[in-house]
Amino acid sequence: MGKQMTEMLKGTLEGIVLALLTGSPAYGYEITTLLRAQGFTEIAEGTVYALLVRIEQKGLVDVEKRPSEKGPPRKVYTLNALGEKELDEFWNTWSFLSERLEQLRTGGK
Amino acid sequence: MGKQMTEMLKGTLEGIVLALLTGSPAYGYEITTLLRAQGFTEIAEGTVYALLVRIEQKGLVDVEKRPSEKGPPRKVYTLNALGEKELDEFWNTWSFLSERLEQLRTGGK
DNA sequence: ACTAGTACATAGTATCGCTAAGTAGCTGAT
DNA sequence: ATCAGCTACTTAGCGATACTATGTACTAGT
Repeated sequence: MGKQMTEMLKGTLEGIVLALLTGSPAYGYEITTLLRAQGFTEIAEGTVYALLVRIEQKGLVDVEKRPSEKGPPRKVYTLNALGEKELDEFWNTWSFLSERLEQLRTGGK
Repeated sequence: MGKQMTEMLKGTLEGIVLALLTGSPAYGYEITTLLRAQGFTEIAEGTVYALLVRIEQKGLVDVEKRPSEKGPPRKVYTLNALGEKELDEFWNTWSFLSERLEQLRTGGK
């Protein structure tokens, strides 16, 4: 992963994962796969699991353990009300930053 | 500053400052003022100065000390060739991330 | 003298993503 | 029966970055 991307993901990766979780619960390995499929090819597994631990501890998701046919049991994460609120705030923060940057890019000092 | 914004600025603030520097050199205090005028109202002075030290050490800017009528001498930063290259890469990284997030926001899993 | 505005510097802290290594369950090939 | 390979999760230690807090120093106005 480029160093720039690594730094830029700080703060946004959590939002990305929360966004992935809206509508459909998912488990860690699945989320990692999803991220890679969306172009974040170099996301480290450990990064995702650590993030999931964090958002669980912050109470943004509900967790349920379910058996897998193909390996160890999965931890399925579901976005809860607090998580949705956090995601809303994330989009607000993102929008603000995004607009400022777009303005900068198009020469609007 | 919201905690989300703080994290999200990691990686982007450097790009923002480099972008501010394109076309017109500026000094630290001025850059802080500019940032605040653009909505980053809670950017800490120390953050900007530390960042400037960093981009100088990375060789992305040229520095010139100029006397000020109103206080201590200013350190004026000018974007150089390496800095422009870094800025280009920043925009690439940003574009990628921005597109992915826009896709996520509009429901495109 | 004192305050306020201008201008820069830096030590210490918290957060977050990455690296690296490990544990564990299941399947298919040798 | 064993071993490789995929599935699935965990965690200690590291590096980079923004923030907090504080300090220094120059000038102008009261």
